[in-house]
Amino acid sequence: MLSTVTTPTSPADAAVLDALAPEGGRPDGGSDAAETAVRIMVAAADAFAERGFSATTTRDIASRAGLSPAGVYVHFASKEVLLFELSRRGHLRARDLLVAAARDAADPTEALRAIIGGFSRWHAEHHQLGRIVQFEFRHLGPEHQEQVLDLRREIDGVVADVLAAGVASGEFDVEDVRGTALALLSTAIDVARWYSPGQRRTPESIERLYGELAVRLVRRHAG
Amino acid sequence: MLSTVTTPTSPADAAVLDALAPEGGRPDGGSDAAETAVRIMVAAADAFAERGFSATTTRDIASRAGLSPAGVYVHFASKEVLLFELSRRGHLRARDLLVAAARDAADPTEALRAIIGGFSRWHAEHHQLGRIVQFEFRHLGPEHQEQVLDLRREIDGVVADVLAAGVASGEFDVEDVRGTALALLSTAIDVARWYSPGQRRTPESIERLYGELAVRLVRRHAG
DNA sequence: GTCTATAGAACGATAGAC
DNA sequence: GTCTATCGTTCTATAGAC
Repeated sequence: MLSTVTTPTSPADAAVLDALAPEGGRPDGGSDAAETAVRIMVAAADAFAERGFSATTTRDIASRAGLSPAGVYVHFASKEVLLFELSRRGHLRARDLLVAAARDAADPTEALRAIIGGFSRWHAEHHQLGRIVQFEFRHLGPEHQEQVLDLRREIDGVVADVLAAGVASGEFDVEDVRGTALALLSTAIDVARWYSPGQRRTPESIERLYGELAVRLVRRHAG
Repeated sequence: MLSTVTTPTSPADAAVLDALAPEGGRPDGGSDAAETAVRIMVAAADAFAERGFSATTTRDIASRAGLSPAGVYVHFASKEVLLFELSRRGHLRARDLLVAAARDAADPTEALRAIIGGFSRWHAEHHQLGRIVQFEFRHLGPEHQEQVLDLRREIDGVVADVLAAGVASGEFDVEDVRGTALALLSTAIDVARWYSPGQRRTPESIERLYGELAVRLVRRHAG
């Protein structure tokens, strides 16, 4: 059974759902409560991405999820907890994507192309969740910020490791590894800010261009 | 007389004030009303950058400016108008910086280094205003969004023109000029998201690194 | 032009019936 | 687990005295 547990009402919802779901579907078949919790998360992701965390009301989330305002609090203790859950799951999926792409690549050049291209594409396809993950961070409470920061450091580390490997192998010529990693991540992250579907650029063309630019930026020059 | 009209209480306030002031000081000496309006804008920039537009209350802005809640409305019709004024002035200064840097450069290579390095440095030094300009855009009303978009298109055009000039002169080898311009702008804009003062990286080191990376990215390869 | 006071609406979250 | 009803707070913005 590969279908999703809720019925997405838009392609954007499908993308959010895809990024929120545990890997490989739902072995237990999904309880009613879990289904409702996911429906609330999709509704919250819609609203947070559209209006921002502070401008989103719990009433808005509830009505998008087809619930009364009180219905949300059975599944999430507060609006901030809901933001944390979206942020945590989004970071987990993005991290797993990067780790897998780096692991499966034949050499540092292909690894860099895969992770920067893939991360850029992720921020286009999942631009709603990407915006929340990258731009609503400050609205998390202090202890939730810490948990998310740990995941971010993992992500930064994957990029820095690939750069270091390429320098060691002689494929790359990079003076400031951490600074260059930061700049590369910035190009991918900023996609979530400017991308919107139905534009000229597609997630696929963004992946190709940004992966290629990353390789160009660090490749050792002839001569 | 080169001193500012208000007394900045922090280096961050001084940076905001610098970016807000009309060019070259204040010929009229500054009326009391204008001074208060600037003080409100600095207070609002502090608050918007720290908490975001929606999470900022007019009471917070007023108290930071040393006024009662009602005092703000003598100078600005609404919180949204205050955001627009900050956004408009921030975009104007950033645009002027880019236009001047591109004009004064000897060749496209130095022009690109100057505009991307300078734009990156601007987003570090003025990271408060940079955050507002780049990340609070959606909270502007529709007609104010349009006015700001016009300024953004000018900024995008400066970068694309420099890239096109470098391609024409043979200094650059760029397949997708608009896509590359977008990626370069992203690295600079994203500085406003991650930069905070007192870090290892300084605005000057960011300018050097990001200017150099920009040139590396587009330079024609030997062979 | 600044204040005190407050109107009028909306907010996050909870109580208690079913 | 979801509802209706609402508590207690906070918000933007305005009225009117000085």
